[in-house]
Amino acid sequence: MVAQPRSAATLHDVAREAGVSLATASRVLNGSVRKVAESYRERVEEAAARLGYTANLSAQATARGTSAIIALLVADIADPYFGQLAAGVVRGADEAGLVVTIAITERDAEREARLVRALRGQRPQGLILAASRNEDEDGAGVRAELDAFAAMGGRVVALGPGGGDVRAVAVDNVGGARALGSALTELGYREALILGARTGVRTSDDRIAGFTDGFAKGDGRVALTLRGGFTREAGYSLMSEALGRGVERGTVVFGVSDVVAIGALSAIRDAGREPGTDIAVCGFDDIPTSRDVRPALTTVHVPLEDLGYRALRAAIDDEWTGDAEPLPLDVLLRSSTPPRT
Amino acid sequence: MVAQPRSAATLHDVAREAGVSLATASRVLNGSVRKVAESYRERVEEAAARLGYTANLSAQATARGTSAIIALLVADIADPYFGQLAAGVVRGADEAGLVVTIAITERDAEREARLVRALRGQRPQGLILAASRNEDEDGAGVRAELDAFAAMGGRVVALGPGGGDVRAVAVDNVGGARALGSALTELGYREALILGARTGVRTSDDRIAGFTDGFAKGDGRVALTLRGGFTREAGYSLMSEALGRGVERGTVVFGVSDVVAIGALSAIRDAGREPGTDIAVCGFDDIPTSRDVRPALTTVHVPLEDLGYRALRAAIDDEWTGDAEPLPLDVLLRSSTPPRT
DNA sequence: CGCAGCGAAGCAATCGTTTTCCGTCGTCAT
DNA sequence: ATGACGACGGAAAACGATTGCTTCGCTGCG
Repeated sequence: MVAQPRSAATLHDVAREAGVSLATASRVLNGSVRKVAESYRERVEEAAARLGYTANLSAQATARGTSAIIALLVADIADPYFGQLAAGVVRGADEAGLVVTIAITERDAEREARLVRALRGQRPQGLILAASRNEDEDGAGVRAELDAFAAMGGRVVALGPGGGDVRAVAVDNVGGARALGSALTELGYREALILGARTGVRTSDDRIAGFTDGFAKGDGRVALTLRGGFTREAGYSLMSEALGRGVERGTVVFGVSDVVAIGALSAIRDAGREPGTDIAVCGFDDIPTSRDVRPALTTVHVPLEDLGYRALRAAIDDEWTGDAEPLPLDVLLRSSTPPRT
Repeated sequence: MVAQPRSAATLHDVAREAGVSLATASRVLNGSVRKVAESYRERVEEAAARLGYTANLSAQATARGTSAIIALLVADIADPYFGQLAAGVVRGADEAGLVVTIAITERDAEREARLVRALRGQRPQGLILAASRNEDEDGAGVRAELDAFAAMGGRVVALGPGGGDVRAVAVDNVGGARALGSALTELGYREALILGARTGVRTSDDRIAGFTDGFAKGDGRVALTLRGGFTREAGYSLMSEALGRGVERGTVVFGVSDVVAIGALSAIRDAGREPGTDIAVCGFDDIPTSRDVRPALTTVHVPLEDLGYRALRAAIDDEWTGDAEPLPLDVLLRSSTPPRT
């Protein structure tokens, strides 16, 4: 238990201490099919324990030519959406004996490309992209890096649309939003205001399209669609802008994510209006906070933790037969959209 | 740009392609003090670009004997407290060109010890412990692993009390809670109920002690202290239990974290009582949600992102002269604790 | 008693980089 | 013309592991 300063015990040390060869020590300590005699095994294990040996993962990775790493790319880890997702990924990785490294894109495509490239250096087994990507051309750099990654033998999993070498784990944003839209017309709403992210952000576009469709089917009318981002601040300022232009009593505001909707809620209150009865609000994702705000937020439940877990499985399972259909989503009606009589 | 299947370009490939030696290629591509002639440098860089070369970080790590990794240990990444903290850590790591690997302890000491050991295999430059540790003996396993880690030359940073080889980044939980307690007595509260985590969890103990002290100084009385955990569920069930036993109108409930307080808020409402005017509630941390619940939660602001950033700096700065004093904290009075007249 | 057969230990090559050391070459002062 | 010296390219030895192949010792059969 004497700690030699400045450096860890190596396999070599263990082998010497146990009086066996490097090869034998390796086979005992780090999984191998080959059997080694019980007496040797014991000696090696004791030596390892005595020296506090832990295999050097980097060295293992170079020797084996493959690492035990999964890389996760999210837009912002402080956002509860990504937090829950990450929790699922980490849980799965843990089960599989893998380690997760995390990087944040700050929703910047160029930065994302840089990060993918840097992450590539780790030669991870898989790369999970949770940062909502754009469809337009500024995603080209990312696409190229992704291809390079896949060509190297890495697995790429995207939340949302896949394509090419990319495995996709998708949720039915369109369907969920459509169901939400039509549920609202059933509650009596006829006038809607949508707070979305920039055009080209797939998740946002899908939710907007679905909502618009479902709402129109029930004779509702989307009066206005404002574009900002996925943050609380965007929700707040977009809503303030709308309020400035005038928002009729009885309108329902659809925030493209709960975080956005909560920003809107706050703006409505700050403008002296009443969220719920006066101006209704609904979101998407069902983050924990959505239950706790008042009025409680009507939203569409997305099983984020589970989604993260699936993404991880998609990244490591050899035979993976994607989910045929995107995961269906359930509408949760709460008091932020009271029935309109 | 032809992608050789199944394997990435190595430095060797680049060197051959450029017609120079391995050594030269290495010097050009991966930081080195030694100069190489401009003509060579260009050839190598072109070759690298053509082959899409990215250094193999594992191999670099074995060769250099040091990795570019920071390991982060949190209790639960889906918890906004840890999410914000992680954001700060990742931001700092990014600035320093490091990669963050994350592991979650699920608040289980044995698991934590196992994780530290596993993380040790990565030979990270630093290990940041954000999972609130216990003081009692079940932390012994962790302590031993930590020592082994430090003996290896790794930097260990703990949020909260340090000790030994462990660098500490501390916030003034006691002072903040004391200020909160006394602010509440100034608002007219005289009767308090505390919802804490298990005894031995330092953060919780400190906050409870501080609050009790501050509240008592203003002639307040802590009627009851209940122990559970740091989760919303714990807050909810503890509060329900208290309500079952009877809670006087005008009592203030102190949840040892915002998440706990929000659980309590919910329990109060579900029991048909009115949070705020009837039973006041306050928390600690100032997570974003605390602004958005109604009534808005009185709390103590903890600069979590900043704290994560500091922890990272502590992990990588060579000369680090700890903060002499724990970071002072500010009380935020909001409507969940209206003045009592 | 000899030898085939087999199970297991160990030698040595290998993984992709870094880094030390050596040797060459050009420059400049004498 | 010569020699000292500074730059800089390249060969080769690490780094800490894994793994294919050789070797060795033993058992059992003829």
